[in-house]
Amino acid sequence: MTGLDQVDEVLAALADPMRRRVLDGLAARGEATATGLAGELPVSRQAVVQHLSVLEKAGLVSSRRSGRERRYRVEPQRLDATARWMARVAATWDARLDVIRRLAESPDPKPSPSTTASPTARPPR
Amino acid sequence: MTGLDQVDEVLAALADPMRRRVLDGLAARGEATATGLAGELPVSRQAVVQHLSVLEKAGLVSSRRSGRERRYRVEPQRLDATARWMARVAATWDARLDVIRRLAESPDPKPSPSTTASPTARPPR
DNA sequence: GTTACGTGCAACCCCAGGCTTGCACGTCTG
DNA sequence: CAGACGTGCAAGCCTGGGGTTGCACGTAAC
Repeated sequence: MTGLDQVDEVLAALADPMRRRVLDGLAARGEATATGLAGELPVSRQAVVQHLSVLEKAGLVSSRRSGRERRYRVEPQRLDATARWMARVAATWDARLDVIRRLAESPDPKPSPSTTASPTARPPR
Repeated sequence: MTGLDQVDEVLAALADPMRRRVLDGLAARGEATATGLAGELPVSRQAVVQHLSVLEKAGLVSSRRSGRERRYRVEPQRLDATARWMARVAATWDARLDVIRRLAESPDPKPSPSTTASPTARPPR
């Protein structure tokens, strides 16, 4: 539902520090070109272009041509969606831990053979 | 404030698909060993161990020895914190876009030389 | 004791991807 | 028109890290 491969792309995109710096610069300027951003980054213009390409495929950035230059700007939706996905997963984990703690504290007569394999609820895809 | 390098580690950890599968398995079982998880994954036990190591350094997973085996379990806090960080950034971007839209619609007498370099508010570190 | 199982360490292979350089094309300015 | 600027490919380099295999040690079961 939450586009699981979208999440994949976003996470992969955000994983790179330089890419986050590009995003920072972009968010600060509001709108900028590759060469402009490269001006205050320790890498070549082409590197920035490639990063922006990845970011755009991930939906974190959009671009449009304006004359002989290409303007980029940040795109919050995907990021927000990913944030919500992440919060949901965290909540699932939390619930899972509660179950474990309850089992541990309960005066359980069955010591359970080996693994704590419990065929209970499975987290959403 | 939100541990910027913690965010870095978490994002880097989550970027790998196999690593997310490990987390999935772990969350499903509630608690598991490396060999146990490797049983239902298409990689070797050692691969799983290395992934778990990364995840633990990122604070997404904790472990304790129990006899001759090491039990892992998911740790929601860091993930939740990262989710909140991400939501905050998304909100910042959103605000930034609002400013741009306002500037674009306003009957601006100044055509602004070249770049849309606006020395306004800077997003939090 | 011996056997079996799970772990931890180390060396190694291999490829994705981050970055560079070089060049050609399109667009604005004089 | 010529020149300057920004972009868009393409090829190439090189390191990081995901994966494997092999082995030695500690712990449990027999």
